[in-house]
Amino acid sequence: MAGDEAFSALGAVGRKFRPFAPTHAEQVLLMELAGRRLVIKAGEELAFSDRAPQFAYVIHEGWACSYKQLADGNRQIIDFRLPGDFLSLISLFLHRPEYNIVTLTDIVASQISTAKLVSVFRQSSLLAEGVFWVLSRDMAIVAEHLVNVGQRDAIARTAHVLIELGYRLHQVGHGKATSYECPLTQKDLAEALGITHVHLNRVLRYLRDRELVSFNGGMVVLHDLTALSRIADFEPSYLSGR
Amino acid sequence: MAGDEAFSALGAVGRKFRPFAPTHAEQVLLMELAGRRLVIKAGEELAFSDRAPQFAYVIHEGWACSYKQLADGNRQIIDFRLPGDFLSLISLFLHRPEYNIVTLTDIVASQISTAKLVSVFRQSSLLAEGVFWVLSRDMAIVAEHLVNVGQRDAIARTAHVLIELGYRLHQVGHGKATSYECPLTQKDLAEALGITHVHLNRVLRYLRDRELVSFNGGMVVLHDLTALSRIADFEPSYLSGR
DNA sequence: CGGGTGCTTGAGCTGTATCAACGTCTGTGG
DNA sequence: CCACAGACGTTGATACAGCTCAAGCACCCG
Repeated sequence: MAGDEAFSALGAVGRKFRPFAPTHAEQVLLMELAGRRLVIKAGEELAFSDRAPQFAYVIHEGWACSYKQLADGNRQIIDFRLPGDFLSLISLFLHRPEYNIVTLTDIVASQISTAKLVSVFRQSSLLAEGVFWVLSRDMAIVAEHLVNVGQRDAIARTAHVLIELGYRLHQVGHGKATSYECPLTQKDLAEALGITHVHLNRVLRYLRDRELVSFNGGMVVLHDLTALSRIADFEPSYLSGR
Repeated sequence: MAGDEAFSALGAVGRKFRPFAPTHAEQVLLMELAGRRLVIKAGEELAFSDRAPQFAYVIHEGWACSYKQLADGNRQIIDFRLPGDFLSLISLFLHRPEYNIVTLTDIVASQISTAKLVSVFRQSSLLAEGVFWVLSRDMAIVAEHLVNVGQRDAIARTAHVLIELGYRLHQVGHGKATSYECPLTQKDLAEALGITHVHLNRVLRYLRDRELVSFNGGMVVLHDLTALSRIADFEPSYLSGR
């Protein structure tokens, strides 16, 4: 039922977990965890602050984001979640919906119950380590976003996330590091960067005028990755695979 | 050797892990993990970007912080690490020193090797869950810092961290939620908030003038927690125990 | 007593926010 | 097929939060 062939059908998830599922047994477990797919429409709230979390998810296709809503109506996007990424993992362990999650496109995902996850842990400490690794990497990403927002100006910040997204997508086999489809609106991106969408618009014009980046019609192109990486002080070690 | 009595000697760590170590067996394991204490002097770098991480630590006494150094000389403090908190956990799983850690005071801590940690996991899935929980909570804290820096102005930001620190210290039995010893310099705090120490100084004066906070001689006093919580839009659910 | 570290304050500048308006595209119903 | 609404992007004018640079102060420790 589930062999190497089926495993490789896991796509982005398989790519991410390969180091933690070297044997057939582990691949079967992983298939059980993430084999069953469902489609979720764009704009769905998968976790919301007042509901206890039942499930985590793994994304096979599409984009989502985690965010926190503030009392004054503003929101901060914590991270964009891409194919291969988990959703809601930490809420599962905290037994509390720590932040909201909304899909940005239609997505294909697998729903993961706590029970199933725990049972997988018991059966394979290697896969448990894999989940630890995923959580740690997500943490490193959020920490880098904090550095970005805390220390860099709007231009560097913008460049940094755009490079990061290309890098991460490329890692899971989507697009090239220097050009990728991107469903984000300027408002979304601004909310991740902690700047207003008006100002982001000017920043994007600046980057476009200097032929560094184009962000247009759902497509991001990084025309000069070297120059951009310098501007953004981008250092990819926090993203590298296990 | 290690019983309830010894367990309760674990102090901050014991308090945090109580839900994950209900039986004698688990308490013994936890003692093995965190029983052996060592003292580390203030200002020591425990993890540095160019060294592979060998150990994680749990703090019994004292403060540390995790931070990232930028090329331009600035640094962003990711989180202050207090008694009961782990250091370097994610670096252990990433097999890479993801960010730097430095002690802010002399600390008492236990060193934890990967091997020991893995062996504990195998012996108690409840304790493994506990470590998952710790990691998730740390993640929630960093995410909240991102929200803080991304969306709130300097005054709200400052109030928010000062409340958070009081809350966290109180949770592990240090000081009261509204007053605690705090070894941070204004520069440290500013680096966590993503503002300059000059500006932080003015913010602190503002808060002092309105008799909301005093930050002085290593002592923080929150004179009006209600007003502060309103200013900071502080909502403690991200810190609540398991 | 001298030098270092941290705190405080002032003056002027700049990056980003705010407010407001207009343009463009897409989908929808008459 | 046109009219319209709504979402998204663009641009300008103005305001202000926070930064930079610079100097002086207070304290502690050797």
